[in-house]
Amino acid sequence: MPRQPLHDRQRSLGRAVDIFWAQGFHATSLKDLERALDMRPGSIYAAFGSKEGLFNEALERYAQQGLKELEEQLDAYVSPLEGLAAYVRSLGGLHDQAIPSRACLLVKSLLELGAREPVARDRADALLAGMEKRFIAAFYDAQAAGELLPGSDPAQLGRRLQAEVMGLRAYAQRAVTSAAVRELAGDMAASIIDRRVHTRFGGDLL
Amino acid sequence: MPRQPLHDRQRSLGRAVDIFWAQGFHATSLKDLERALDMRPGSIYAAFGSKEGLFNEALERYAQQGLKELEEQLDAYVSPLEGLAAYVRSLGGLHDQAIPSRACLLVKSLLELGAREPVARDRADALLAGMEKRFIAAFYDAQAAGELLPGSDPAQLGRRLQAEVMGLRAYAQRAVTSAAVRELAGDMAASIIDRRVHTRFGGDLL
DNA sequence: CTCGTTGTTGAGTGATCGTTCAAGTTACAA
DNA sequence: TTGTAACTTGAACGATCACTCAACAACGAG
Repeated sequence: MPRQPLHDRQRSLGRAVDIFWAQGFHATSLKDLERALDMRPGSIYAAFGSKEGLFNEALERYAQQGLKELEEQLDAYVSPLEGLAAYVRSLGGLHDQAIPSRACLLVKSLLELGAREPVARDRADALLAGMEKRFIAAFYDAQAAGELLPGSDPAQLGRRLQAEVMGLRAYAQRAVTSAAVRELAGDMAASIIDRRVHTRFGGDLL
Repeated sequence: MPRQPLHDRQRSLGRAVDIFWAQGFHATSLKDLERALDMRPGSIYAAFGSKEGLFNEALERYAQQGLKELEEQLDAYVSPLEGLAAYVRSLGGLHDQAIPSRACLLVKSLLELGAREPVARDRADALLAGMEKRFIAAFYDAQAAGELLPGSDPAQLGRRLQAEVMGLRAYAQRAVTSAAVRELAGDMAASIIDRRVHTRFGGDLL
């Protein structure tokens, strides 16, 4: 091993996520990336192959973190429905958070990329599918725990939830008040809780 | 008047909408536009000022048509809630329609554009606000007609509906089956009807 | 130390970007 | 017929695009 890289790969990827998330794929130039990663073009290409290669890895990292946040919310509640509702409510604070963009990078990419970047586009699609799958699994968990209203279809609910989250985060990108976003998230969270059976013991136990 | 333009402005704008809608602002080059509009650069700049100027007018035209489609659905029903539900259901057919993109151009633009194109970005935002306003007005109409459940807030419902439509159309951009999109739209439409009071006369009268 | 491997550099590549403009064309007014 | 205003043309502009590569630097092995 003759030499170690000066730049930490994960650190670079984190910065790449930030700038791609803020500006999108096409509006982010290699000069932007050189600045953000503090790397010269040769190093970037040696490390990631191409702009799209770097973007692909950034997408992956972003999705992994997003899934982790969902998992943490679900872990904080015994009730899957409560966990999902808490996750949606946490998105209501998007407007106040200091993040590159309030919209989801996966959705931004899904809408921005086309036939010229098929790999990244398909990957964004697949990562969104992974999110939906996790939503559906949580609804199945709720069903198994007997807290889901009879006649509810976990796949249907998961799909709906993903569409709502996509909509919520796109809405949060608008020039609206943070209160509006918080209330919207609250509405969506309430819809999840509405799918809950009314037991005589309540059910909000932790 | 010494000469009339060879190209019809509305026809050109329609083609501009199609290509911007399909590819987004940044991924659409002036060469693409020259081809799509069958115009040389000089003519495009004489007619629209700049690429962004053309995009702004295309946005305007797109939003006007979108509002018209909503208006037509609302006009087709005496019940505003039925009209809104029919509009959402009609979006369920997005996946099968031959359109440049299943996602809304306004949302695509809202997510893609940044500080470098403030005019177009703000305009997309304002046009989305106009859509939300129309949703809210329809819910107020429903309330005035006495068909809205007591305790319902038209502004809240309109905001939620806009977020759901944004989400539905973004979801439709994914590589999912047309049946999934149709069912999702059906779910959302059903949620609107769920806000309806249960009168002893039904209420689906036309 | 020397050697070999790997990471870094930054000037430079051709291509394409949005845009301009002088010249040419067209159609109506006088 | 002539004049003129409106419209079109397409070559060319400087800027920027993603990307390359020969030269160099830094480290560990022998």
